[in-house]
Amino acid sequence: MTGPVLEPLDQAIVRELSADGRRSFTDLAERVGLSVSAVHQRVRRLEQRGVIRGYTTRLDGEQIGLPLTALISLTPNDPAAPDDYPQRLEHITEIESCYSVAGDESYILLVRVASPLALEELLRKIRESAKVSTRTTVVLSTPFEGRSPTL
Amino acid sequence: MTGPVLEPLDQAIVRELSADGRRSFTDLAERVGLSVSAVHQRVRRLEQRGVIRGYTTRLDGEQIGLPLTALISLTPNDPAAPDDYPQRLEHITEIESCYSVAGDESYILLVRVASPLALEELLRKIRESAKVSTRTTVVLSTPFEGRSPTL
DNA sequence: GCTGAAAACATGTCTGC
DNA sequence: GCAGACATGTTTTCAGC
Repeated sequence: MTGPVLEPLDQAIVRELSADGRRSFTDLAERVGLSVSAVHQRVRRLEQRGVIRGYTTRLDGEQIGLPLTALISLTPNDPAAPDDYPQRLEHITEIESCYSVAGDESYILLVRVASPLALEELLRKIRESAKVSTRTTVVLSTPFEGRSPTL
Repeated sequence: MTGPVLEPLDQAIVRELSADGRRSFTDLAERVGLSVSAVHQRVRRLEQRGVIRGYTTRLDGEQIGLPLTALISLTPNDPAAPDDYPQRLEHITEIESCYSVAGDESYILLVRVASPLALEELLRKIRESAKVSTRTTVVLSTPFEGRSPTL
């Protein structure tokens, strides 16, 4: 039941790839002290096991035309309704992340939009799609975001 | 003042790299309809301009030994104190993201830890480092996270 | 700012340990 | 599970437009 702890070599590989997702196998091999083919083999296995879920690029929200970030808390309109909110929200691409949480509200969403008007429109879409009421917290600035975990 | 909108070819490149941060220049070139060297040139320029802030790897929190995610809201103990909270929190590596927000609280943090005990310890560290009181919302599950923005 | 070509380098596969 | 070798593919640089 308890997942086995990631072994030290895999941990080192994952740490390096988390810091720079485009690091080459050659580079990784040097850093973790294995041959290139051994690293290759381990990375493929980490991908297959789902430890590595994919690779992505960190972007500047301002510069890509999505300068407005917000956190939106969701409360079901009908508490007796079946809890399929994530499914109902999945198609809304402005929602970057969706967390099911303990507390007064059921879900917290992180969204990125182009403007206050786009946020207003998005909130309407969320309320209609999921039959929820929303509470919105606007992000004023982002001192840091998406830092690598400490393994 | 208004940043120029990302031009269509850069937009396409950024969209592809956001979906898969390890996509090769060869692959990107085919997808956006440019030569490999033109794509290479554009990606380097996007990195230098800070549109692309870096590359990272999406990991499974459970499998890397950080199964517990939480959102922590911060309220200053002394509202008159200088607002250098991000600096005071930066060294705490369990904090993945730090948002300055509009609302009752000043900041919201996203953190990942190994256990409830580690969360308790982390909260103590945050309160001491930043002289704040905290309100913690535990994440029960993550239906989705870190999806690519719609450009 | 683009293309195309060439050299350097990385990846993926396979063999043997 | 790892190392080494080899063929193939990718990155990086450069000349020319």
